[in-house]
Amino acid sequence: MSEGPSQPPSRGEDAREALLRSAITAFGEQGFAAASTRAIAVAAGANPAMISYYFGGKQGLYEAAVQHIADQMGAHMGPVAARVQRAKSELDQAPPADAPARYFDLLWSLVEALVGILASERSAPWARIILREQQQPSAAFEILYGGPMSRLLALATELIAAMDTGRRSPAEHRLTALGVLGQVLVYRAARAAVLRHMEWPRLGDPELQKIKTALRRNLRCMLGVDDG
Amino acid sequence: MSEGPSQPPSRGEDAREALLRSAITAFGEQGFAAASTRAIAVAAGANPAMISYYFGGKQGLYEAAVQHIADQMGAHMGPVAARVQRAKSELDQAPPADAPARYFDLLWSLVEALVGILASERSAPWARIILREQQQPSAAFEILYGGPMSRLLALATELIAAMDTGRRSPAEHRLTALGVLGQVLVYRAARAAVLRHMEWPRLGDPELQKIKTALRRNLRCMLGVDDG
DNA sequence: GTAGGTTAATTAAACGATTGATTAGCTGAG
DNA sequence: CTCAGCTAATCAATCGTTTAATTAACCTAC
Repeated sequence: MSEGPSQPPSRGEDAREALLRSAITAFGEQGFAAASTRAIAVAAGANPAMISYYFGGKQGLYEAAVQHIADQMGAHMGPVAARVQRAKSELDQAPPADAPARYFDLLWSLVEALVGILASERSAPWARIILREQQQPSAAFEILYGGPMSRLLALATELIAAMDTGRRSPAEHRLTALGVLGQVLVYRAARAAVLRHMEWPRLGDPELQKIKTALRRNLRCMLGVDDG
Repeated sequence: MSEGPSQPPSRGEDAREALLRSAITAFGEQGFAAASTRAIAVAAGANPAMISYYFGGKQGLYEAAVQHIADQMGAHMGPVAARVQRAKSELDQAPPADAPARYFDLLWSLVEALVGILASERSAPWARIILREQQQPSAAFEILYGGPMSRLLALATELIAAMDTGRRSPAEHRLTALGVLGQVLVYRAARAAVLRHMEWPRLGDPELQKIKTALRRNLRCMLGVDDG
């Protein structure tokens, strides 16, 4: 992907990471075009030429930043997804009487983790890059979608299908999963309108709790699970 | 707002509008920084100097474009919102037995209009600008939110409150409205992921119908309205 | 152990291209 | 003639990138 040295002998690794970090911030805050390589290099305490040296240019730096985001997203959601996946397999093999409610709890674990990430201000730079890629996918979009994103959507869809009583089609299950995603995504994609409409100064912990409560209630009846 | 002539005597009005139109496209596709004034002028068949002449510069052109979007959005949603508002007032004064279902139908009119706009490719340039403003609000955000956006959210919240049986708080009603918005917004904000996950080549009319069906079902149980 | 050489890491300086904006001058209708 | 509408040319600034030169680390030879 990047044209830099394949295995840097740990010498310039810190400079590389510093560039990557300030690149994510800059690209997230200002977008690809508006972010200047000079400003990124200065923020990283490096020389502008290091960008070409390590990443082969601005484009390479951007793709490396997207890859880094995908990795971090996988690191955050991976353990939760793996645990849910495992629990679902067990439920599939020996479904208890309250199977739908159990499936719902698993889905809720996923949603809770996701909304926690999306609501936190720490994920703002990621989220902006991801949303921008959604609207005009570049070559970097495959890095994002092919990674944890498609896995998450697929897992949520499977859970929704599992707790369905069997009347709805697979396409409807996928649409339901997108509806769930939308209710989570709105708190990042339309954050400014959310804060204004709720008359919240910011989106902190108490606000997140209220969001989670409302979200869980919405999902429960959307999925036809009477009791959680 | 813009520094141009306040009342152009209808002579250069067509050039002004051509600039505005290509500006919306360019800003939507590439963002504020990436869109070049030269490219916008060329696309409009005008001279780059006309941007400073009419709008006082790139910033002024952008704000004028946002204002234009807010106006168009108001023109599209305004009639529907007004009709819903009127019907709601009548329901408020003499609530029939099936009042909740009637309120729901009104909310559905709003949602259906909104998803129709957001899904259509014609609204893509608007939507990108709006979403960008949501994530990093500039001075232009007030133009957008102060316009039809806040009115739409407020109206939806009132409808949700009206069809609620009375147990939930106003804050919960607002959160529910945001949940509804999220389920609509996802088809624009995460369009690339939507297409991939649904395995749709594009988002046309048949796809929109399926979305509406699923959406209406989700809303109905979210709002506790058994029958539509 | 240390001198010398090899190579990766980093720097300063400059490149051409493009940016937003400004200028002065031209056009044509009233 | 007058003046708003419009054009061509040019401005300084900044962009991403490249170049050549310098520094720092490591490895080998003695």
